[in-house]
Amino acid sequence: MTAAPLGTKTRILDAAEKLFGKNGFEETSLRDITAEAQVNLAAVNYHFQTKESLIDAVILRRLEPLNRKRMEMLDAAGETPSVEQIAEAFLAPLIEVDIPNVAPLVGRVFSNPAQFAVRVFLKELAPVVRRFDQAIAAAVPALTPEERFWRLHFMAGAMTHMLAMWDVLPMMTSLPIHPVDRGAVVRQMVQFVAAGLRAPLVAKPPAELDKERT
Amino acid sequence: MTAAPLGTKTRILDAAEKLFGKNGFEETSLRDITAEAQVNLAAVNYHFQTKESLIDAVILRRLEPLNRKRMEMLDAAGETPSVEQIAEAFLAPLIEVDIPNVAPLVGRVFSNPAQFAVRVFLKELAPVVRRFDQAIAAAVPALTPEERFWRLHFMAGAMTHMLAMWDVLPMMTSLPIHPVDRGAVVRQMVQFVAAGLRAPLVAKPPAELDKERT
DNA sequence: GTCTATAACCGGATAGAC
DNA sequence: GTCTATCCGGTTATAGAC
Repeated sequence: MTAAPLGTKTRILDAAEKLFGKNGFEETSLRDITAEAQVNLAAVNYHFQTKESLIDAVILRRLEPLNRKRMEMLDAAGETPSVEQIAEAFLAPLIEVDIPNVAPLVGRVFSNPAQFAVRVFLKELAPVVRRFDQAIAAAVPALTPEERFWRLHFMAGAMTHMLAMWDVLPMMTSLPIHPVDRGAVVRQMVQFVAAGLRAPLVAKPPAELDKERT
Repeated sequence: MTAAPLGTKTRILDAAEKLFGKNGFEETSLRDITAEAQVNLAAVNYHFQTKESLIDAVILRRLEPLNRKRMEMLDAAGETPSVEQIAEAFLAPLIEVDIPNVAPLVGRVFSNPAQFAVRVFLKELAPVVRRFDQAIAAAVPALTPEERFWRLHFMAGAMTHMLAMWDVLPMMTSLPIHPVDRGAVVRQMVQFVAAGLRAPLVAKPPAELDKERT
């Protein structure tokens, strides 16, 4: 059952990752973490100085390789990837991540406005967004920069919601989706998002179109 | 500037709504709230007993009328609404809500897995979801129940992300979207989501399709 | 209904022995 | 590097005067 004994630092990171994802950053105390990791309370401050820098360490340990994978998948799709390939490169690495506890953690990171959105986004995510934005521009040249901005965030939102709600989704339906097949979700999502990215441009408010019809 | 003097209870609700949306539930203390509301600390416990039941009161005060509006818009779209009408009824009332501070509050509610997702969702949101699911089934009969489930949550995720990220979105782009035109966002979102709802069904994993092409 | 004062507790962080 | 013990500020909640 127990693998090679992990170092204290790694045990803290693993425990924090699990509890942060499950209960949130602010609602998880260092005491919760050290209890879960079975290490001493003071070890956290010795290895990570403050709670905030522990949070950053927990996030960056996972986010960096995941974003690298996204870039690699997009690169592997060639010069002019289809919207399906773009969507899959953006979504699959995060949805299908096979490390336990990571999906809800990343979901929390991406749905917290002030806390990290700025501090993590600008530093770690901006290049990824720029790269995917360029790919979308090439795949759907009719889109204006504003339209690409919105659609890229619609795609990100659909993904974030899945990551964050992963564990509670089965409770929201009577359908037999326990446990969720992540490959199937990616395929559904790629299909949905690709159609959205290719959607005709907005001309008039839909409300006005409805009025004209009557 | 100051309107008719509000009651203590209302001032607490307003202050809590603002701070919960801005900083989160757990990270907002009752002291923060009473300072913002300019009422005494003990007034919170007198009117709401505990912090948790204050949170519920803050949420339900806004969520109930918003969900009623969504239902009314869907009803107003007639017997068999188009996917555009379904999307607009689902999205517009929340995105275009004109009460200050409510958008980020609702965004936080919808992106918190455990905290309320179950306790609020099952009680307050389940009928709404059921109603929209039926409408989607009528508008796109080819979809299986599972596919409707996923696509409905993709739509919800795109919306939630917009609500939660509202105030920080301008920091994530160099485009001139300050302050965000919410009507325009709804139109963009309806277009995106409607295309996603109408997307062709998933047959094979996109990865396999890519392999076949080479 | 509204206030002051305080109880009772929990949080992050650190000092200092080993 | 790891432990125990502790500091200290902030938290919810309540008792009791007005």
